[in-house]
Amino acid sequence: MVTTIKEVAKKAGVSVATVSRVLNEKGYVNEDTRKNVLAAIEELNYRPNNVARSLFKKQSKTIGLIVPDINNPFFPQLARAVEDVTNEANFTVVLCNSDDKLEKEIGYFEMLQQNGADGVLFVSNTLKPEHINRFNFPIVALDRPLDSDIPFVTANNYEGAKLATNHLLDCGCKKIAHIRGPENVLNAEDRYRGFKDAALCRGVFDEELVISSSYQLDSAKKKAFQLLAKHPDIDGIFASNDVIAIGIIKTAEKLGYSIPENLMVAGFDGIQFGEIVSPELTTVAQPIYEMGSTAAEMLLKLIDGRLDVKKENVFNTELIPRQSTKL
Amino acid sequence: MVTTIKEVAKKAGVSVATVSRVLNEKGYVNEDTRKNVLAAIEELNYRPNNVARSLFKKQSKTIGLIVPDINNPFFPQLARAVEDVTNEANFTVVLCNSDDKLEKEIGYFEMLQQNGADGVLFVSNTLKPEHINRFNFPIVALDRPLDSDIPFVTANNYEGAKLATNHLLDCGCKKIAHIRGPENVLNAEDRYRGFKDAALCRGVFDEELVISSSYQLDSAKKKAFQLLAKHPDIDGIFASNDVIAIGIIKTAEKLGYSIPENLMVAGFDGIQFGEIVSPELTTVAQPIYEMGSTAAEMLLKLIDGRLDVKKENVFNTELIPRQSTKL
DNA sequence: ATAATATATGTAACCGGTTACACACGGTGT
DNA sequence: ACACCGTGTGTAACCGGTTACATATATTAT
Repeated sequence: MVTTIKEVAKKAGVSVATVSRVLNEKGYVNEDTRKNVLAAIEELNYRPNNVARSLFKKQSKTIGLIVPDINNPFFPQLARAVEDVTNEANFTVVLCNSDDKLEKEIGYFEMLQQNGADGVLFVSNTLKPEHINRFNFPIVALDRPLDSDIPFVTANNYEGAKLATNHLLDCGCKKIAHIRGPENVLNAEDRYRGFKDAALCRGVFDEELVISSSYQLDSAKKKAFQLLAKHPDIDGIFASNDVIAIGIIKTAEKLGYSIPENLMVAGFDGIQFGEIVSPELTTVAQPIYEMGSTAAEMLLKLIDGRLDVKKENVFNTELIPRQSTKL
Repeated sequence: MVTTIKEVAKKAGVSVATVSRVLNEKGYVNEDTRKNVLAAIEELNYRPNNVARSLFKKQSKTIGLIVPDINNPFFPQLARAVEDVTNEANFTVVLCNSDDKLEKEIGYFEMLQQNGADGVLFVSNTLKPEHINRFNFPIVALDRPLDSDIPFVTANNYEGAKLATNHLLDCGCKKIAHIRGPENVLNAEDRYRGFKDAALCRGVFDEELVISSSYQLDSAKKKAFQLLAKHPDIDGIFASNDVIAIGIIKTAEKLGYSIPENLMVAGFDGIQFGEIVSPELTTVAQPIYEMGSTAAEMLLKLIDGRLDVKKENVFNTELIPRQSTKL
């Protein structure tokens, strides 16, 4: 059996209320009594039961983190940031993989509510405000803002995409293509818009050279193959994320291109693995850890009832030129 | 306010006990009453409070997953497997990053106990039986077995290392080296033993050519540089894991080696990213997802009080020859 | 000297469920 | 007719904490 507050009270010769006061350092407790209680706690190796606490306080010190798939290398970094920040405040993180499926996401929200979670951090394209406005805990959207008044943290995808596109053009690319992310994903849309505007501005936009792919390696390889087979003279590709960019590099290599000599590639995200492909990937980096920690801090503030949180946090991106492009 | 069982009872004109019986499909309930209660639940959109449930039942349907660092690409796959399996059984996973620090690990164990976790799955080198035998929930060790009677799931590291070493030798390597993992990590030790025995057996073991590195990219690059600077005529390296192997490839490339022509490299783990380096990494793959799901299933069984679990689960590894070695 | 206040502690209600137990009713066996 | 059992439902204790409130004493202010 685990020791309970009653046993501690008995051992210390006081009531449970006094033990509770000592535990929470709340209310008046005589110094001697306090020491007795502390001694009893020590001796019995007592640890308060958080479930009981949560029930009364309606505060579980738990938050949910819903991501599409922790295997996608973007998310572990985010998860790590979230865990670091929330742990510091003695919160616990429940990890949920939604596979970007609406039912799973809603299921997780319900589960989290039932488990008394104090708040939820999520990355989703499918969730709409009406799905979550019935939940009475704070919510912060990460990476992909909702079209509502739900606070969010994201990167400036539009500007980042322009950065990458202009970089490719500055490097001398004449015929540039874009493999964009899924149609229903907002950041893919924003990056596409950035690409389009930058290309238009330099007079080289060609809708024919834009195709879409999921944010997965396999899909990216397939799409890259299609694109290059149809337009072998493409000399620059902006990929909507690093995974797609890596897929392009692997495929182009197989097709006999040499990068960056006759094909340049730029990605988006700044995941660690961009550095391990050969050639190393030029990319537009998001401050992933910082975004995660900011979102976590926002959520903690909201849980704390503070309303002084900035609802919209858009982080700047940074171009990191590496070997897959060359001036 | 969230609706409680009392409000449902009131609306349905019955007692809370009856509502509870309907919820749990336990005990006698008249069919008409049941329908009324269900209607009330539906109408009020009632969801039982799991915190209250947990308090009474002393069963929270939560497990902890403690890993060194979710950023290490080995662990997301494991985490995913664990989440998939436990979710199926309506369990929730609390993610904990220990950075392989004993205090953090113990801290997490205590936290999990306080939060009423039903069991813990962990990956650790530092934890000793005496640290965890005071916890009264089932525990399963993953990847790195403890020297005790705690059930575990791991890969056959020794045999896998032999596989890799023999493969390098079969490919014609004459002077093979090993960059092993950290001294205190059991799997690093086993893989080293496998390397040593295989090399000895073929008469090419040279202790000079074994150095150790942490399982991180930066460290691996540094160690690879040292090793190759000192022994430039090494023609084969077995790395204790894929991350180290990738570090070796990147460094060797920079030093002007061409792989696999004058240096071959083999890794261990079979992480996804082995396929994206150039040349693609020859590796000894562990069935990561299967190991994670097996461990999760074991834990669920133990939580369920079943004693028919196999305490020791050693998975076979498989050599996956790719471009970084060549016959 | 007396009221007001600070200190110290215990009792019991409460959080939202679950379930042991009591009780009532109808059918069956003898 | 009576015992017994299956069915159906409610009352209240319980899980392990927190805290409002009551009570008592010591200290300070007026």
